[in-house]
Parts: sequence; structure tokens; C-alpha cells
Amino acid sequence: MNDNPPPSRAITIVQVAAEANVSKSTVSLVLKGSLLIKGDTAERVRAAAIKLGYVYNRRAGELRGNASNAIGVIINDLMNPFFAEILVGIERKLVEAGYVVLMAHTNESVEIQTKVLMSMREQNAAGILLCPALNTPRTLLKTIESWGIPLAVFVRNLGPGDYDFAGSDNELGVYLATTHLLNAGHTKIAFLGGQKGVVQSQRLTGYKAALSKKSVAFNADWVLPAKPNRQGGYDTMSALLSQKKDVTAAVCYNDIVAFGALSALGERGLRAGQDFALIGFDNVLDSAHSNPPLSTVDIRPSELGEQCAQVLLQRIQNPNAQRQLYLAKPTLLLRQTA
Amino acid sequence: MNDNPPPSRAITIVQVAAEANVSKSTVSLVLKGSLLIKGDTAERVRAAAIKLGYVYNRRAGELRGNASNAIGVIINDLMNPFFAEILVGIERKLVEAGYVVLMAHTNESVEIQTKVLMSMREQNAAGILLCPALNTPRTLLKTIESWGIPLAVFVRNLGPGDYDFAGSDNELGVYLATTHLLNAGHTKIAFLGGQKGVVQSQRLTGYKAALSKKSVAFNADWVLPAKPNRQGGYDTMSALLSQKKDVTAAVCYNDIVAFGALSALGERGLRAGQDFALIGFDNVLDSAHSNPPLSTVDIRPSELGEQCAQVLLQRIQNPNAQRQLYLAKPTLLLRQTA
DNA sequence: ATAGATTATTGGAACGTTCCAACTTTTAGT
DNA sequence: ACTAAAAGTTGGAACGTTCCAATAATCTAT
Repeated sequence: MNDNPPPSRAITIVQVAAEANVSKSTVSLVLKGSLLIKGDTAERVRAAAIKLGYVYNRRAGELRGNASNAIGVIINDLMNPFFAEILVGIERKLVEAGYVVLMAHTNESVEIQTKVLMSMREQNAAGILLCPALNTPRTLLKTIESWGIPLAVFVRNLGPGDYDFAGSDNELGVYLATTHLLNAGHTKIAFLGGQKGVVQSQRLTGYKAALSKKSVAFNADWVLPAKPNRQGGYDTMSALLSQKKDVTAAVCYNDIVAFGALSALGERGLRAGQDFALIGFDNVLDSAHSNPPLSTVDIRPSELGEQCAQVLLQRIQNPNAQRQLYLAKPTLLLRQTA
Repeated sequence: MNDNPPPSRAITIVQVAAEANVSKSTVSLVLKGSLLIKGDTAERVRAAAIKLGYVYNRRAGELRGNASNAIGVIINDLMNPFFAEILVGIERKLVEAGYVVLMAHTNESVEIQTKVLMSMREQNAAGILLCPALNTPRTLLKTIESWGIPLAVFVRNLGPGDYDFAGSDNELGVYLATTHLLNAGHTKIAFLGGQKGVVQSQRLTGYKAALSKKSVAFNADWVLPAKPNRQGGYDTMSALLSQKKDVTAAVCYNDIVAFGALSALGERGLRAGQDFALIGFDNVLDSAHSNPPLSTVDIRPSELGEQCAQVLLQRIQNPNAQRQLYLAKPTLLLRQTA
């Protein structure tokens, strides 16, 4: 980090050229590591650049046609630690690959999503990693494609189509969780989460599949809608407990819903794992130290984040490769709530 | 979001000019909303721009001298929901003001911090919001200043100096928490957190001040180091409980340390709020639904995030204004653990 | 109708880089 | 020593925008 030069006026390639007694073309070549320039000349140029505190002017380079090194990442719920962990994984990988992250938070607003997408387009983003807000029209894919910006969708897909995607095998995850509860002798198992109206097909499918595999009848009353956050888990679990339904276990839409449920249980003096079995989904860091520690479906969030980045990077590198689909294989992680 | 034009070659101001039968200068003027151009001409230009699907080329504009609209935000621990909430607040405010967020995560590495800072400089960031990694040298401030990029430091300060800062009044916060415990009759109160070596002066000062105000002797054995995360809280609380010290309450370094402590308590069948009093710090969203819900010092994280953005925006707007210092006033939020 | 003022529009240089084509210097082969 | 090839270096145009200075069109007042 060089801070020698007077903060007067930015140093350009031309001034470095003057200092080193070469032409600006030579400087340009040297700085981008071309081997066309003789060793000692190159050395002289590099020394001059350092001496003057030269800083590359990326916008000039990009204007001339250089690729941008900014990648847009669009998230809609950073309050969910799952997404925070994903983002950290994405960022790590991207920075490692020499990119910079243009981050935007939509809070599930399609309008904001549209706005930030246009902004990223203006910024000449080299690629976009999108976790689509609820109700994102599928046409958005074509739109972005028409912009010529490489895109990868993550965590939430946008239905069938020819786009890169990185996420997890939700159906299998919930299947594993449900099967575990079944094997432990539970027969009255709720599915806690999923918004009313929104089809949480994958996870619900896994739940039903596990039931039917063990020949346990599916009971629609046991799928309990809940907002996908702590409050949602708390509210729905509280309601369940006061209704005195004979449910003895629940698989939750995700970990934070499970945390809310844990809180509702605790409030009534019940302890998850002995009075009620609970399994989460994601394995966010927090779940190792919830009270009690949560049994959950582990999809290794930060590793998944890195894979998201990887998928996009590969697309950027090879725009014509065929569609990539990365699905993290979930594993069951038993702690104390089931 | 317009996707009409063939993805062949980007439309420039010159082509819009041709379409509207005016000069490129006129187009430029119209697009930046100048009133110099007659109403109907302007209308014609706007129509042509839309028809052709014109997209502003920001790098060309910036090259010519326009201000950048990217702001760098450097965070070091997104796994702590406190920072995730801050980031959301920052991002919201910044996007609202027409900026775009260049986000970087340092994970407390000074090297990575240096790297991303240089990257942001190359990107021509209009400003930088920095939460410094541990052990950041104070000279970094001068360095960034020499770059001519407006800077605001947040949450963690870098010692005395003439820089903008947004954070919270940690001393007061801990003072309030400790005083509450004292008033509730506790006299053996631990301070849970703060890394060995790192002086957590502000918070510890608040703790001591509360003690001395009530004439309770300070006992160095009661300040228990803990890594500032869930694991740290869990480990330290576990150790405390097995040592059978006669401590009856603790004020925690932050909420996630408290969550770890909650977990340790639960593991032994103890319930915070009745068997042991615990107060957190931050009031992250999660604390409303921990088990049991956490009493904490509320510094309204996402609002604080917005204030961070605000401080930087004002600095950008007025580079010569005097130093700004925003300190969120903490309030005590009692839930069930104390 | 016309000077003078006012309003509307425009050409062109500049920002800092890249890269081609052209030029110069060195090397190798005879 | 001379030529051909190879290696090293360079001027200048181009990228898409902004903005100044200059020009063109319109209006106002006589």
C-alpha cells in the first residue's frame, strides 16, 4: 500500500512512461505482464510505477474493452444466517479469484431487485449471482441473458429452464430428517414452515415421500404454515402447543424456524429432544449452540456459497458450456433435539 | 427493464443522437436532465434512448470525471448477526441514495483488508465504510486519506484521531446492564467476554463504573475472557459452571456470547432468568426468540447501519466539514434472562 | 426589419487505457 | 559485412462520455 505521492493528481501510465524513459505502450505492456518487453526495461518501468505510486485506472481499461472484475451478488434475506454464511462463502471465493463483490439486498422486493440489477448492468458487472426474490417473473432470466451478462441462480430456482443453478437437494434433506423421526418411533410428525400459498414443493415432497415409504398416512393438518423466520417458527409452534394436537415431532422448514420453535417449547417448560423432537434444515453455525443444540440437515452453507461462486466463474470462463447444476448433498446431523 | 435491442453491440449516446436527429452533446445534456434543451427535443431524445435500449456507460462517464457511485463496505465478521444487520442497514441507505455497495469480508485478516482496500481504490470507490480488522495499524487512516477517498469507520474505532466514526456507547450500555443486575440484588456478577490481551476498555469500564457506583468491589476473577462468538460464550460459561464459582449473573460481551452461555446453562438443566441472570449486548433479531428470550442492551443494529451510511454520505457531500461522531444511545431491553 | 439579447444546439478535445501496425534495434546465418 | 529474421519498442486511434467554446435559432424591443 503506497501513499508517498502528493494527493494532487492521479498518476497515469504516461507519467510512469516519462519517468522510465519509455513510451506509454511499453508501460502498458509491462504492467500487464507481457513478455514482449526486455527484462531490464520492464524492471525500470516497474520501479518507476512504484516510485510514483501509480494506480491502475480500471474504468479506462474497461472502456477500452477490458473485462470488468465486479460481480453482482443479490441476496434477499441477510437476516437469515444461512444467507450470511452463503454470502461469506461466495465472497471468499470471488475475492480469491480476483473479483470484487457488488452486493445488494432485496428484502424480497421484486422492484428493488429490478433496480439493483439495472444498476449492476450499468456498472458493467462481469457476472451476476442471483437468489431471486419471491414472485420473480421467469422472464427475468431472458432479460438478463439479453444483456449478455453471465448469470447463475442460487438457493432458490426459477422453475425448469436452461440456466446455471447452485443449491441443495431439499427433497432428500427433508426425506432424511423425516425418516429419522419415523425410525425413532414418531408417527405424528408435523412439517413446520412453508408459506401458505407458496408451494414448498421440494421439501414437502421429501416429507411425503418419507411418510409413504414407511406407510404412514399423510395428514394435511400436519403441515403447518409458518413465516420462514424465527417469529414464524415461534408463532406456529405456540399455536400447535396450545391446540394440544397429539403431534410429537416436527421437521422444520429451516433452522431459524426451528429456533423459533425451540423458544416456544422452552416457554412452556418443554425441552426439545425429550418432550418434543425437532429437526432443522441448513445447519447454520448458530445451530451448534442453540438451547438445546439443534439436530438438523446439514447442507454446509459456506461451502455451498463457494460452489455458487464456482458455478458462475466457470460460466464466465466458458460462456458456451452446457448448463451447470450443483446440488449440495444433505446429511443428517444429530445433536440434541431429535 | 428493457431488453428489446439485439444483444449485438452496446448502444451509445451517438446512436441515440442519430436516431433523434440531434448531436451527441444534446443527448448527453438531456440524459443528465439539463433544462438547457427544449422540451420537445428532450422528449424526442428520451424516446430514441428507450427505443434503442440505451444503457448509460458509467465507466466512460467516470473516466471523463464524473463521480463514482460505488461505496466500499468492509466487514470482518458477517457470521455475527449483528454485523449482518448493520450491513443490511448500510446497504438500504446507500442504495436509497443511489449508490451501489462494494462489499468485502476480511474475517479479521489485516492482509485481506489491505488487499480489498486497494481493490476498492482501483474501482474508484466514492467512499469507504470500514469496520477495521483486529490489529489494524492506525496509520491505515492516513494512507486512505492520502488516496483522497472519503472514509468512515464504524463499530470499532481506531483510537483517538480525526476521522468520522459511527458506533455505540458501549460503556453506557454495559453500565446500564450491570446496574440492572446490581439493583436486582446480584453482587457477584461476571463480565463474560473480551479477548485476553485485547483491551475491551469501553465495556469493561462501564462494568467497573456500575460496580463502583454501587460500592461493590471489583473482582478481577470475574472478568472471564471468551472468544466473541457462540462457542466462546459456551466454553467460558461451561468452565464457570463447573468451577462452581458463586457468581449468580453475567453481563455478556455481546448477544452471541450470551447465546453460547444460554446453551451451556441449558445443558446443565439451568434456566437463565431463574437460575442465573444473563444480559447480552446488541439486541440482534435472534435475541427475541432465543430460549429463553434474551435480556439485552439494545443499540438498534439496523438503524445504526443506516447511521453509518449517513455519516459517510455527509462526508462525501461535504469533504471539509468537521469530524462526525455518531454514538447510538443504548437502552436496556428486559426480556426473560434478567 | 433589424440589432441585440436570449435560448437552443453542436463540434471537438479530453479522460487513461489498449492494441494494432509500423518502426527500430538486435541477433543469426551466410 | 550484409541480409533476413527475430526481438523490442512506439505512435496513434479508439473506447463512450462530458463540457467548453462556438454557432445557430428564436425572441424582444425598437
